[in-house]
Parts: sequence; structure tokens; C-alpha cells
Amino acid sequence: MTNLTDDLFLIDPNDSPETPARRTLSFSRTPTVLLTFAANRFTRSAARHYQETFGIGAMDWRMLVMLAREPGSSVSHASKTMGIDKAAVSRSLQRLQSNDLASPAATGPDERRKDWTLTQTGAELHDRILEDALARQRQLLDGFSPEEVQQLNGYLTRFLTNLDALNDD
Amino acid sequence: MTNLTDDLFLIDPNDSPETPARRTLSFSRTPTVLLTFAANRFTRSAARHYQETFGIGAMDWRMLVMLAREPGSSVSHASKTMGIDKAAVSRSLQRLQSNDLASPAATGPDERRKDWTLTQTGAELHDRILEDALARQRQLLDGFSPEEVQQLNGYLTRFLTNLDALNDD
DNA sequence: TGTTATGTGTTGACATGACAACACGATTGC
DNA sequence: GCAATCGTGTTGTCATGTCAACACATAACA
Repeated sequence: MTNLTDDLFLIDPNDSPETPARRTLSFSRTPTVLLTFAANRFTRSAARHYQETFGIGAMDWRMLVMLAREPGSSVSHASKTMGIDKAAVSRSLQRLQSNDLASPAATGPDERRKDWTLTQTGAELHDRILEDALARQRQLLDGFSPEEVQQLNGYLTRFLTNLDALNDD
Repeated sequence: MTNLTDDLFLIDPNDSPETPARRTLSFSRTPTVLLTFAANRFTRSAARHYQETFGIGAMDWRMLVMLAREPGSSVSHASKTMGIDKAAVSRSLQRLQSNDLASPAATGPDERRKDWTLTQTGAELHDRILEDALARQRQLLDGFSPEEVQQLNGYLTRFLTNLDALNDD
């Protein structure tokens, strides 16, 4: 099913005849451009803020959420759920452990696979950052109605589904 | 104006009484989570694809678009337009120049500020990748109507506007 | 029981991009 | 005219995250 024509996203160089610009992507009308732009700016802003305020990086904050959401996660499960490489996950957990924010527990006979949970300190930090994150998100969604938020979520979810299909080649 | 309540985005741990999960962000209902998730997965997939197919990284491809869109850009102008650090822009332009894809021209008495343009080779590569990028985007937006694309663009633009306001603190 | 295949976590090497410091030309104010 | 400030581009350093290689435990299967 193809209901979209490419000229939705293209800048026609004839729009401004004096410039020798080529026909290329519009920044303001191309969803993938806007998406990466918005996400990069958001991540950077959030990382700076959380580092200054709580002394924690964006990756480690995401991991706190992961462990709050699903205590007992393993490296591979967290990696799959968050869509982040398992190496980054492994290193994040080691940082959290060395800061006494998360701790591993052996789950069975396999010595490697560990169940990770938040420590008391980690849980408290999570709750403090969560409050802050919700306040920031409220500002970022200022002017959005609940229905619009739901629509945005739906669009992004559909985008992700299509991305999965695209990668299955 | 605040029309959104936090519980739109939160998982209630009581949903599954057997797990000791904390009240935290839902992955599937939180726009900022979905946004970074979608953008990271998209960027990674695109970077791998363009590297394999055209031998060029995601950053350099974005720069090709930038120069196609606005020939004669300087480092600082491209940096501001793309929202990327000027150091990354500077290094990208040097890579492009060493691959004969872009070339600088002195614009005035200031020896540093250069007008960058695509070479013939660069323009041809841009056009080839553009075709590929449009095909990929068509797949990623499969099932979207033109109106939905426009709505998505609008939401992301509003998000970016709010982000600007948030950073002005 | 071997023997292979699969899954899990760790490490090293690398790419990307942010931040800070710097050099230096341009601009402003006196 | 001169000093101070600002803008521009380059470089060093660092954090993040990917990929590849590896060690090792488990599972599948003849």
C-alpha cells in the first residue's frame, strides 16, 4: 500500500530561482528528519540536565526505569526491551552497581545470567528523577490534548512496526 | 496550560500484584520514550544501510542534504540549521572534501569562513542516495495517509518548539 | 556420550557527536 | 587607533553506543 508521493517531502529548487539548490529533502516536512532532529535535541538536553541535577547519564537513567519497570531483568532482556546493544547495557549495570544503585542476584545454576534489581538507594533516586522527568515532559507536551498525545504515540508505534519490517531483509 | 495528567504515562505497579515493580514510565504510552526509541533505531538502521550501500555515514549523508538544500553554507550556518555541534560539521566537511564530494570557496576577506558546495560527484551521489532514502521512507510510512503525515510533522514541530522554550532557562 | 549449535555476558576497537579550549579575524566602543 | 568583545572554525578529550570477538554455559541431537 503506497498512498504517499515523494513530492510531499521534497523541496523544489524552482521555489527560489536565484539559488542553484538541488531537489532534496525538506527539513520541515520530512518525518524522519524531524524525528531524528527532535530526538537528538531532546536526548542531549535531558542528558545535560540529569547529569547536572542528579549526576547520572541518560543511559543509566533509562536503565533505572527498566529495572523499576521489570525487576529481575537480565542483560539480554533489557537490551532487547530497550533496543540498545547489550554491551552498553552491561556497562551501564556495572556503573549502577559501583554506585550502589543496582545489584545482581544469581538466578540459577548459570553463573552469568543475573537478575538485576534496584537497591534502596537506586529506587529512591529513580523516584526523584521520575518526578523531574514528568515535569519536563509536561512542558514538552504543553498544548497537546490527551487525544493528540495518544495519536502521536500511535504514529510512533506504527513507525516502529514498519521499521521492524524494513529491517527483516 | 496543563491539560495532561501524569498517569497517562505511568504504569501502575498494582497492575500485576506479584511483581514488586515500581510506579514508573510506560514504554508504550510515553511520547519521549517512543520518540528516542524510534529515532535511535531508525538512525542506526539507516547508518548501516548507507554505509554498506554507498560507503557513507549518516552524518555525511545529512551534510549532503544540507549542501544540496543550501549551497554556500558555512560551518556555523549548517551547525545551527541541523542542530549539530559545529565540530562534527567541520569534521564531516573535511571528510567530504577528501572524498571529493564537497569543496570550499573563499567567500570574502575572512579566510576561515568558507562557502561549501557539492562537487559534481557529490551532487550525483546525493541524487542516488536521495532516491534510496525516499524509498526507505515510503516503507517506514506505509499505511500513513498524507493527512496523518502532516499531523505527525505538526506534532514533532510543536514538540521542538516546546523544547526550545524549555532550554531557555 | 560426544558434538555441534545456541544463548549470555564481557571486553576491545571504533564511530559518532558533545563540550571546552584555542587561534584568529571582525566588530564595537572609547 | 587601540582595547575588548564577539564570531568562526579547528582541535583535544570524553561519553555513549555499535560491532566483532571471545569465553563459557546450556540445549539439541545423532
